[in-house]
Amino acid sequence: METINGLMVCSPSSASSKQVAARSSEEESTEVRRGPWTVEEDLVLINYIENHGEGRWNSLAHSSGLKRTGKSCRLRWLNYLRPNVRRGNITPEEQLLILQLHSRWGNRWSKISQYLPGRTDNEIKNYWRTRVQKHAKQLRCDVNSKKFQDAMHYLWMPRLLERIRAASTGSCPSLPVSSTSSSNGQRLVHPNPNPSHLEEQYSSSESACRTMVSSPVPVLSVSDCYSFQDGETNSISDEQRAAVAPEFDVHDEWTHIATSPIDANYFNQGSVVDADEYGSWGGGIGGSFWNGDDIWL
DNA sequence: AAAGATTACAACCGCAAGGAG
DNA sequence: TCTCCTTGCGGTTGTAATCTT
Repeated sequence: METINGLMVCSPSSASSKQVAARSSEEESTEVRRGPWTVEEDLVLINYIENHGEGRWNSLAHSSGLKRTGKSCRLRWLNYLRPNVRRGNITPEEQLLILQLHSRWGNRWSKISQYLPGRTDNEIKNYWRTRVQKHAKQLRCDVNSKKFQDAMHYLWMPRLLERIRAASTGSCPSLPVSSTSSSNGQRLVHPNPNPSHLEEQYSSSESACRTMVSSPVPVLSVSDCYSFQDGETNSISDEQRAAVAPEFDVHDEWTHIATSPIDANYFNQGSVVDADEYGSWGGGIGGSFWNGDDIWL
């Protein structure tokens, strides 16, 4: 491995025989640049795709003169250079979608990304690994554990919904069933207008906040998420909360979260998490885990 | 201000599926 | 049917930027 212009350049002679064997023939004839793309390389790729279209990445890499693999060109284009790629902070709506979709499909990032136009599977994957898994680690549990799922469904999602609601006009954002909107006004439209694979529903009795329903996209309505088995919203009194989590101050942020309707439901339906454990989530992680912006992952 | 730790994200790797010949 | 090639996906790594001490 040698370095040219600050980039790692790998030639067949410097790689192991196993590596060379694994590589496609396109890489064997010439040295291949690796590492960060330069502006010049980006321009070459963009210009080439503008003139010839995307696809056939190996021949593109060769014909364009880029000393990159087809794979690398494809990745650079799809994850960075392609028009309409959205960058920047993941909005609360997007966070909620990701949580919902991941609970449904697991690590199928490409599928999840189809519901977040402009977001790449790589970006969603990175978001999950760096933010969500970090919090699971702080909770000392696995992201697939019930504890973490409960935290997600009964605390994070309602909190996200609260924030979405707060960002709206102040009323419950009754979003369209077939599409919804991100904070920047971009419509989030399912790629398939009538996907049969989404016809099954989450059971409302299983979780009040699993809002994936028969609509093409998850319904991001506060009323959906806050509805109860009896169809009414509810709230938990200070006395009730004190009975299950007496260690929390009524006025702190954590308690505010705990008193949201969805949490009341959580307690009312026979909590899977006892008061001690519940308390440890909020207070046991430096007290900041659920506070302020950190709640938004 | 400096060093170390942490975070965020771009990029790479291996594998599998699917298509063409 | 088989082989080769391309493409796409998910896991992992490297590193620049940022934060903390």
